[in-house]
Amino acid sequence: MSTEEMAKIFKALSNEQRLKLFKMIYFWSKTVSEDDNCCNEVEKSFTKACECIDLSRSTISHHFKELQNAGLITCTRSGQFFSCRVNKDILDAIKDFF
Amino acid sequence: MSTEEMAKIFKALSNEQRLKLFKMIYFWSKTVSEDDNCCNEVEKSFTKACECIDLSRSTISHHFKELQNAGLITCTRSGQFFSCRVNKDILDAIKDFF
DNA sequence: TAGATTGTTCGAGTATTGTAAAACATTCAA
DNA sequence: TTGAATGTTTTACAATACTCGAACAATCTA
Repeated sequence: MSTEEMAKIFKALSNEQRLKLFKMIYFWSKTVSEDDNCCNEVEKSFTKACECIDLSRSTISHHFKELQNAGLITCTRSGQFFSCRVNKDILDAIKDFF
Repeated sequence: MSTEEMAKIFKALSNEQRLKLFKMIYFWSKTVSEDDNCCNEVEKSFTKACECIDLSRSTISHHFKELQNAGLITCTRSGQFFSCRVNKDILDAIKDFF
């Protein structure tokens, strides 16, 4: 992976709020069957994410797009809601880098 | 490591030029006895780094400080020059995160 | 169908960051 | 000791980034 791409990924994770969102998605995918907490709710609606993170909907939307542009997550809409997945390939690439 | 600290590290690596510097230091420490190239020169003088990276001395100085503040590297001055080391503990912490 | 809810886009304001030049302090070498 | 080279700090400016509110589009439900 080029230095440019790498920097782009780090930039996506450099904002604390955005990193929180990323962690939500990441840990959600590891704890699917747990109680109805923030992490689980994120899959259904990021208005819930707003409640956890205290940012406006438009800002959350923007952060999600940044994470997608960096290739860290992929989101698919289903009706009103949507769901996200962490892109494991990228995580492996980062691990390899370090 | 807290989300805040993590974000700080990613921020330090989010700038392409700074990431290049970091890689110089990182790879330099792995290839000590190679030819007299950019990577090796960095240990001796970051004016050499300027030649490789095409930034002013003051900017390079600033970037080095950012990398230090994030805890990614530690630098020690010896006379006019200085030398840097990558902080392996932090790298391991990042790996653990992913 | 209406109204409520959700995500998106746009515009604007504020804050942060990246960069260089200039002036400076330190160190080395002639 | 003087001059050259190096790294630091300060200042300033341009470019980015973060955030929100408002207006919008799509979807669900009563």
